[in-house]
Amino acid sequence: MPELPEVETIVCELCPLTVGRGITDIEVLWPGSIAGATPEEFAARLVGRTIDGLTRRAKFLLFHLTGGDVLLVHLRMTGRLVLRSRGAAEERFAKVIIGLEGDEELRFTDIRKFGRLQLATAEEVVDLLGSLGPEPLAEEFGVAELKRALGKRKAPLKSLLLNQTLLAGVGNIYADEALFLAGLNPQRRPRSLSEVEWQGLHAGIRRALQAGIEDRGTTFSDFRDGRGRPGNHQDSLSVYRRTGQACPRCGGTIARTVISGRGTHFCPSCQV
DNA sequence: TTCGTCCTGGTA
DNA sequence: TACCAGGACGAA
Repeated sequence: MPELPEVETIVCELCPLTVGRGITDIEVLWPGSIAGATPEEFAARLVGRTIDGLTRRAKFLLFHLTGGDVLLVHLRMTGRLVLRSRGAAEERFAKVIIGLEGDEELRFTDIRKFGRLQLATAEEVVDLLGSLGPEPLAEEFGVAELKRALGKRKAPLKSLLLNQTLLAGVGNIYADEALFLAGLNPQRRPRSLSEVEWQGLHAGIRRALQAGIEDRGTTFSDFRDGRGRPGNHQDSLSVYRRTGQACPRCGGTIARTVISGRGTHFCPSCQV
């Protein structure tokens, strides 16, 4: 499932490959993947535009187009955005094909059909992304900003880390890994944290995300980068999907529970 | 704040 | 053959 590190990996990969190129044609194979417009409107507004820039906000990819419009892409669970040459064998589960100048195309594929593409004006983007919390890897995101985001909430830390309106980009994998690095039990509540624990949580979130980016993302089955390659971080995870295995820090046994309906992995011995 | 919903391939 | 995985959103 693409979270901040996976989306960042795709953006870094696709940026030099797509920026400056014009969109020549659009093929919508599954209209449900397009939000806020019919496939015809979507295609009509995109064809002829040039990609001026590609950035990330939370788990969104933002293709900035000539004229100011933005193509927002959210991969949700199983979405992929891969650059292929036009002649390459067609992907199974392809939903939208964005043809580019120069005999290549961006293929959006999505097994579970949760992912969405949406074309928005600059004003609409502000509205669509306005409720997102701060970027945890931003330079200005310090311990004080983390406390401001989560401090007054009463829910378990695990639930809060997944809430995109509080903190942008963390999903189930990196929430579990961040709490492990911080040595905090996922059920802990913000008001119980000491100053040292806040610092540990801040560092844990950033280290977990940074490690994921350095390994070009986590692939269990679905994630692929902008060229269709899997990531490497699944081999370096400490707790996520390691139920029953030994804790890399204390040797205890990794446990699994459910918090807010999400599988949650942690070491009961050293995450207190 | 929690839960159901959307989805379907993979697994028990 | 039934169930599980979970990001985000709307409803309760």
